[in-house]
Amino acid sequence: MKKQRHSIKDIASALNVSVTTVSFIINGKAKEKRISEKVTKKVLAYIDEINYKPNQLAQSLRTGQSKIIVFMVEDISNYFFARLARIIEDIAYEKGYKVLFCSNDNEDKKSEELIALFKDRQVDGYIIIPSSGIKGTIKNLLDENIPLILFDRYFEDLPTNYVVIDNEEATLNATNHLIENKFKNIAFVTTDVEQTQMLSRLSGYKKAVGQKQLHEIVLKIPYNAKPVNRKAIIKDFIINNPEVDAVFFATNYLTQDGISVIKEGFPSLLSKLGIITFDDNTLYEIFTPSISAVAQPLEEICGTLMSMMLKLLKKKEDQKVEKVVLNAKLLVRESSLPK
Amino acid sequence: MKKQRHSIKDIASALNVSVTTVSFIINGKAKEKRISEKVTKKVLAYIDEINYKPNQLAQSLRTGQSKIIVFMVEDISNYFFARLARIIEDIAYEKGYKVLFCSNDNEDKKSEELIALFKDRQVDGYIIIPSSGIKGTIKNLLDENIPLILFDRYFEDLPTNYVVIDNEEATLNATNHLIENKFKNIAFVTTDVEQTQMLSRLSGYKKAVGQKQLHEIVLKIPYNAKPVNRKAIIKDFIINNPEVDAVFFATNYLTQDGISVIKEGFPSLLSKLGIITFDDNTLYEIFTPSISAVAQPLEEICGTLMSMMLKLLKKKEDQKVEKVVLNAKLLVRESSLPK
DNA sequence: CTGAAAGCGCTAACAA
DNA sequence: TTGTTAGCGCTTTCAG
Repeated sequence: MKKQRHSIKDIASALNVSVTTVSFIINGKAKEKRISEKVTKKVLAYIDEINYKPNQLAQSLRTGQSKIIVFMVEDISNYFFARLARIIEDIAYEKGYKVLFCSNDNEDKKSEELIALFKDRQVDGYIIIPSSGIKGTIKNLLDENIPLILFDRYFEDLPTNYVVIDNEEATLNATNHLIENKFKNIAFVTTDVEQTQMLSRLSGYKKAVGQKQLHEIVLKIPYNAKPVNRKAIIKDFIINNPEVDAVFFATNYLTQDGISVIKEGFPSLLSKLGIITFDDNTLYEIFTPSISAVAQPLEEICGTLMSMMLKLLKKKEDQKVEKVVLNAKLLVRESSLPK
Repeated sequence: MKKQRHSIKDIASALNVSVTTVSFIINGKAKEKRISEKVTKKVLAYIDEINYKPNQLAQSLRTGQSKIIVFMVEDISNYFFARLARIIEDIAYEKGYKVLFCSNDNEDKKSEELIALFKDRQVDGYIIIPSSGIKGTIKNLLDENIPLILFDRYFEDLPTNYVVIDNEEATLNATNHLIENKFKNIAFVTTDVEQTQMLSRLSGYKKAVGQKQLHEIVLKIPYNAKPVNRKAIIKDFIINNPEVDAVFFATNYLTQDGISVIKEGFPSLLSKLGIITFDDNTLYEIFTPSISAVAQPLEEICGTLMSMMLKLLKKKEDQKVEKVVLNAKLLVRESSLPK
């Protein structure tokens, strides 16, 4: 009762036709190659009967197409990336592609190793959140004309396809929202990495407070600091800046650190401070207070990424570079209301 | 400046040796096949020089090994699964395997489609959280002697490798913890699906309350209910069971629904009710109150899964079925302390 | 110790 | 309209 794999040759010999005929029929080229209806039907019926499935591997070897795309993010266990991954997965499978997910931890070395690994595997396309130092590797992919889309951030001076959100606009709006709600001393907690998206977020904040002539109160936390250290830094910051009445966390893990510090060290602040975070999480909705968040349009991002990718996958030539900028949405919850 | 792919043949002809020799050397069989040191070195040096990487696809076609394993969960965007995925990813890549993640939404049809898809791709092994109706499909894989490990849940009467946690023990302990903290009317909110893990959780709860002669107060929510409906059901439940002083949520999305309902409809309850949830989330720690949780040992689960998988991948014959049961850990936080 | 050659399953140019 | 055949790049048996 072992299920045995059938090959195209088996089919051909069983039906007394040639493998070519079978191959054409399987690949839907029956019409084009003008194979008789009768033969086509016979072959199709037989294929169905024995439940034949072409060996993808052989197909890939022959065509050079693996029907696999890579989706590389910082950390797949991070809520934001996991959500994206799920949506990408659904679209890809529907289109006959499989997705290899991987995490680069925002490290150049890891990113490069992973990309090298995938190149040996003839992956068809890459959707990547680049770590900051892999411009060279990305450029190589580009030079080799491999379908590639960056997202979340990109390299200013490299003509790549990318999908990002308007980070500056998003923080500008969110900061203005805080200002409208009468917060006067709004702190902005971010990291010290020079990633385009983080820089834009910072500049949106600066623009907003600048326009209203408020103080800039910025805390840059070293990217490589461990959670404990990050928390210590935030704690000091709170102690040293008692005038702060609202905090804008520029990315989700900083929000976690921040709330944790406040909860442990200054519990009364939790209801007094204005809080906004970048990137939503379903749990923020049921926090006490519920946390206002700048939410990236996940579906839209993934939809755009995949439709661009599929386009790239189709015709390899004369592609124009596409740069897409989407808008984030401010979800106003309790934490940013006037106190 | 195009990077061209080198083949084993190129190497052979460039060095005036045969492809066989090169192949043997590449595969570390130089010694075994007693190829001269000199040739070996020469080949190795050249390979290094041109940065040759074997074509995995061709290798796979020939050997039947794709070096890819499948990791199928309910929903990769779910915190628990995303965390697992990340750990699995790290181990797999280190061992030279790549991981295809996918989500079956706990649907049989989807699971079956996915498995069929992967079989055409000669995936080397499967790590699966099975949806309840795919026993047949799983059995097929088993019959074909394909490396397979189930986890989170399994089929009682199918001799498969699996890794699960002791769900009954975990809820028993956690319920006892509530009882020790003087909660008298502990409700257990679960789903109506007959999955082994959910049933065990329920029975652990029942055992605990039974031993102390407390009332069983169980709410089973239809698995397919939409969030809105789940919330409505929970709301009714709270209204109709005013005596309840503690709630044990059997899985993480129910916790979210539950807290959401409490927050919206009965905010004062949030600090009065004892709460425990199954499956941890980093954010529970910074909730107000922080939420006590039964945490599954993620690292241990993944470590076990992968070491079992690697063992299966190595020697295909005479494998004993391995059943591993690990222990969960109760993380006591504010929500389950005496009120 | 090394090489020739078959063949994994499929596609597609070329023949018939 | 259909068949023959040459590979894709690699592994491995068998023969030197």
